[in-house]
Amino acid sequence: MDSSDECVSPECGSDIDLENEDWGQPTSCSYSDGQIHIPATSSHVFQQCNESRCTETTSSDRTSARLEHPRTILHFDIDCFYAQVEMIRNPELKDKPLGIQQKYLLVTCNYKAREFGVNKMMSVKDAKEKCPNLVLISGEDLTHYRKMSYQISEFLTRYSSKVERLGFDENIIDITNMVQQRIHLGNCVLEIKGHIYGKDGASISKDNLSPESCKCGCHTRLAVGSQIAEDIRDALFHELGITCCGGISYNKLLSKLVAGTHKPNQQTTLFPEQTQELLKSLKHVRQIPGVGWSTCKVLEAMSITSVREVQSASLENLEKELGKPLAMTIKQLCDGIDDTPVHPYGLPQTMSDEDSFRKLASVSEAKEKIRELLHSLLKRLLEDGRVPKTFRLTVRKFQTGKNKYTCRESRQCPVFPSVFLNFSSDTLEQVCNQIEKIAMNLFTKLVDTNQPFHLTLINVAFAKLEQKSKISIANYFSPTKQKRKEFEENLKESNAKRSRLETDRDTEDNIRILLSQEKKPAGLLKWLRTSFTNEDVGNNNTRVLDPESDGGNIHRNQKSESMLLLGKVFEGTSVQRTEKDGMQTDSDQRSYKYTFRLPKDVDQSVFSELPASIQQELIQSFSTETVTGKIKCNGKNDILQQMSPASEITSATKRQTESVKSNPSSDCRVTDISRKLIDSRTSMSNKLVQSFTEQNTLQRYSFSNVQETLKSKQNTKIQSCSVTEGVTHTQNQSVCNCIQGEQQILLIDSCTHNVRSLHSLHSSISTDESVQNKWCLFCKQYAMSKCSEENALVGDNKYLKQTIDIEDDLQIETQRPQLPISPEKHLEIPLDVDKDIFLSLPPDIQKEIILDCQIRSKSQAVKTGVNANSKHGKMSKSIKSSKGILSYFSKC
DNA sequence: TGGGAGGCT
DNA sequence: AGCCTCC
Repeated sequence: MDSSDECVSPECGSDIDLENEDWGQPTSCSYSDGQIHIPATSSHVFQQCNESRCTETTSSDRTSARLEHPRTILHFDIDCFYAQVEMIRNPELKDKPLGIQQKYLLVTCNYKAREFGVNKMMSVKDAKEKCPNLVLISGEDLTHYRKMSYQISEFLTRYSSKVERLGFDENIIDITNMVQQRIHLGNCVLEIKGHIYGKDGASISKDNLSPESCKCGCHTRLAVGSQIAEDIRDALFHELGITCCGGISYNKLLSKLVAGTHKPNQQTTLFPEQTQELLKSLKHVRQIPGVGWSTCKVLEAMSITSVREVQSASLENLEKELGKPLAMTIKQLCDGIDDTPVHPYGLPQTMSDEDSFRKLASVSEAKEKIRELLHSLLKRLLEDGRVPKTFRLTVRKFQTGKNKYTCRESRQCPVFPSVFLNFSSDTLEQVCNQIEKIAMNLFTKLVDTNQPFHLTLINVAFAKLEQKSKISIANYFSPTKQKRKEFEENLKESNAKRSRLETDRDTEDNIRILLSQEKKPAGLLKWLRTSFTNEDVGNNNTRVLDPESDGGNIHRNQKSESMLLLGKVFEGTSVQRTEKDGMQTDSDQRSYKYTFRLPKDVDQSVFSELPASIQQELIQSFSTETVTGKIKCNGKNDILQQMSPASEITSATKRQTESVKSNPSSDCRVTDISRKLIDSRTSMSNKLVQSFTEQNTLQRYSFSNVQETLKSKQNTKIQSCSVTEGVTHTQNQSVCNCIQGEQQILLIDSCTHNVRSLHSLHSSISTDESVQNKWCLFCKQYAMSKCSEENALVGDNKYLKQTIDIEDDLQIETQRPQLPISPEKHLEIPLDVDKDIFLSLPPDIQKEIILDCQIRSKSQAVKTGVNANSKHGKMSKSIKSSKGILSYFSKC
């Protein structure tokens, strides 16, 4: 739709390596007035620079050999943003003085109001005094502003992929590529659109360039930049009805500074020759973005207030007071140097909602307020489509002394993924209830509720927002048949998409291209979502579970292939790029640090393609099987990382890798490394085991179970073990890493995992709290039943087994592979298990339970003494042989 | 003086 | 978790 679209293409501007540019300080030179007309010569000027730059690696005459100002950066500042949005929503307000109010503060106002002397950040009282007819609109709800803000940013991405947001009303865009292409095409009329800083009303001409003028070609580029800026502002107004100010220069700092020199709805170009003039025109250092309140105070103490004073101050002195990094950046900024790239914006990383008030002094008030905030935040979250991994509560306590800055305190905690399973507008209330409990928990950590308190602000926030993995194992466990079907389809789809994206060198640009091809994207957020979650795969032939026929499709490039095939060397990084696409947000640090052997019937290539979270869940379900293979390492919360000090496991793995390389069929030998691991971890494990509390009985069982399992194996000796606690006792994961002979075995107990998977179902089973509670209890018992037999003790509760009849109609009617069990009528399940709940379970779950019970009753109970730390005398082992979901990843 | 958001430590 | 910064 726009001729500029072509500039988004990757080839555009590929011959300039901007990242490696050495940005020199602008030379001070004068500028001559005159007319500009450079169509024929412009490319000459440009190419001259380009050639010299390419051919000379090191030159003594750097100023002429290098592109000093290679970039063209635009800064757009929306005029009185909130007011504009309100005037668009209600055009009647257009010719009235309008103010946007947040509490008793006027955060912004339209230009009509400014005629009366009303201004931003003025108290409502003062504003009303200056303009009694001022129309006030509450701007506390940012929904509309946020929406428009993203529409604007998204609009700008048509011109370049490099769009950075600075708050709701400012955007920086790097149009270097587009400028370069226009110059290459040579068909541009070179004139400056809008103002020229310091040379207003004048025009430029190449012929008039004084000898001191910058010769890097930036004049041409900035001239083209000004035209593009004008085009953009024009289009922005016609499409969205938004007016803004534009700044055109060669770095972010300068573009921003110059954008504000002509307001409103105007644009200004800054050439390097005028940079110093602009800098010196600033009254205060504070006007340099990056110099905030506190650095300003420090500078004031050094009796530095102006930009000029920073310029003449010695770097040494600044470093003494500000520290080296800050001093350097401040110094550079004050010299007009800013080499920071334009950071393309993405989906918001956090989502928060807050409210301030004069006084909040009771728990009930707080609860009510938190609930209110939560409710609106959850609505936003629902729209966003992602799911948070952490929740944060922030409060501002009343400060007796007139404390200038807002003294906030916050507490945060992880959020159970199950909370957001089946999160929809229908379940919003339930989710709200759950988060509210978490919030109140945090609240008591922040505020001593036994003492009188006085809060002036509450903020609720979700962070670590991650894409809902549609191939989450949780969906597999979903009670509805449809959901399970979706699970399979999404898995297939995900793999198909991945294989397609793998071929794209620059996924990000690819996204932008797709975006620019969209007719009129309703919203970037929406677009990103729909394009990656609902996009029609349109290829029914893709058989992701059949590597024989489709392996080539999945792994297009060699490097990737070598990563994925069993027995080859695991280099560890090639999959990174393919996961940048946003589907894979649950793996932040992707590298393959650990090796395992997967069960023989599991296809490594399919396994490798799974998201880290799924891999982890699967690894857990492999249970007692010895596995080698690759698991995505997810950072702190990674199960494997919890196992042992990272450095050691990494070095161990490296050695193993070598071993695998030289002899792919051999087992990993870790003789010498074993020692290290043992030494470093025995003491820790003892401590951890001892630290088990009554609450963690469940984990004790599971831990013991692992031990039992191992002990039952010949020549097995448990050398070390570590257990890591999660937030709640159901979230704990026990990991046991032990040495058997010379082979390293990884055992991850599956009991707690079972609790988790099942537990996450509770909200989908019933909204009735009592049923949910029953369910939770059942989950625990189920887990129990997995690790012990006979009369199990959990805390003070004694669990017995019970026999029930299984109805015929519970037999699974599904086309998916059947679990290897023979139907039996009589099964043992824990006595207290509610039969109704059992019957309400999805068939798959039931089957697993049935299977488990069968195995248990068939297996010989091996009674042994348990861990000395356990006060429960009798334990027996139960080997989990059910693979459940595993069977879907089977080769055969 | 608001209601966000992000980065660094 | 706090601090600083930006709007």
